[in-house]
Amino acid sequence: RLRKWQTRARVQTSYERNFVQAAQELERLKSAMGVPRPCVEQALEIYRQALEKELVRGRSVEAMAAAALYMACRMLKTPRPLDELIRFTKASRREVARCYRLLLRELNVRVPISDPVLYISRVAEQLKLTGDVVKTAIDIINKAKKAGLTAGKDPAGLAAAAVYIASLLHGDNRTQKDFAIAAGVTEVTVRNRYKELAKALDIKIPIK
Amino acid sequence: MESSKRQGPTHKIENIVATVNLGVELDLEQLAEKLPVAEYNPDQFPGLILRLTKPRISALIFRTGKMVCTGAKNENDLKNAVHALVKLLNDHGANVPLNPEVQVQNIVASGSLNAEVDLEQAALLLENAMYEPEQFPGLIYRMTDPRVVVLIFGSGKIVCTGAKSEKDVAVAVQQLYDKLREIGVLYVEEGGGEEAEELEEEGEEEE
DNA sequence: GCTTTAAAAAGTAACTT
DNA sequence: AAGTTACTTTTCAAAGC
Repeated sequence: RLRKWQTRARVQTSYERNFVQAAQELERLKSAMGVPRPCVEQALEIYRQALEKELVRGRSVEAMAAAALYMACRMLKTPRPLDELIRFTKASRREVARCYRLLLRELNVRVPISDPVLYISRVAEQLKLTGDVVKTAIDIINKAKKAGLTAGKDPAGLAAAAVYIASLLHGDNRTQKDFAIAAGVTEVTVRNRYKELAKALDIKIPIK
Repeated sequence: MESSKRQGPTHKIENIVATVNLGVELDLEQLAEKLPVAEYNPDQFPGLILRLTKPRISALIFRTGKMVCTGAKNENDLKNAVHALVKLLNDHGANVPLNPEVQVQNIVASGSLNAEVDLEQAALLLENAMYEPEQFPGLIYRMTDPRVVVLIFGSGKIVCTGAKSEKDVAVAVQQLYDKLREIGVLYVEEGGGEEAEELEEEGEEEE
């Protein structure tokens, strides 16, 4: 009877124990980062698939859990920048990025391409901007896409610049630094994208 | 009314990585002492590093007599560099054959499709493509025919890596160009005069 | 898996002036 | 704000940890 229990325990440890560790880690990340529950649930599902396909072998639970959460947030249209996630994990951005690519390739999942529009609401929320500003910012991003100005650019930087321009157009007075911090990019990036968008889309900024 | 002066793709070899088997064991400690320009920190890396200046080519020389040469932009410079390295080694106590076996292991080339690329659309339509602008501005495309990896940028500039011969590069670049044209993600500047909507007043911004 | 070499692309970042 | 330098991605071999 004892041997039977040990065998069952051993079978469970290879899968269950790792899964429980991942669940605890994801729970910790959720509390620390304020990630919506659905994202954690989706991340758990991704992690479960990764375990079934033995993708966790030789990799840290933390790195794989972070990669699963990053992927889950993107799949549920509430993306969090990888560099933000990295601040809450012990795993290096190199390994989390590697795990993410592994999940991308090995699981037949479709992760939507990063969309600057999805970062607009996050920035607007943090800075408590109005719906009108958000609407204008989305408008700017859509025009930028049609004009081919978004290829290769960090979606967070594009969103920050679009919201910055929208704010100026609506009379709000927030500094570029405020938008940069809210989007997790530098002021230089906001300024570069802002100049580029304003010039290419011929947007005239009113003097306050 | 359409002038077909599409240039098509162009490319240039930027770096060739090759291995050389000198077939003789080498005393790296002794070589390092006689060659002050050499870098040798066995605790950090087992190879001795030598940098040639004429064409800027670097060599990693190992105890086993095997060597890795990087930095050459064409096979001729590579051959000359190998000869120069052999002479240099022989002038400092080693005794290696004059014409060692050289194998090209990797060729990196940069180039241009001479057309802008809709990376987002390309990522959706290409099979082995990965496009993550949050992490890297280029689309990573893994080609299986010539087994190479191509980094494709919105500007149409590309980087082809992993090729074993200059011909592989040429074939890969042309194939990539044909495929991208086929799926309709290449755009020439003029295209259709797109508009840039007006949004507000005019003025200057200053802080 | 890491270490070291080289090289390009375009974007972002971190310092200095 | 401009300049520099430097890091992100990809590829590859070598010998050893």
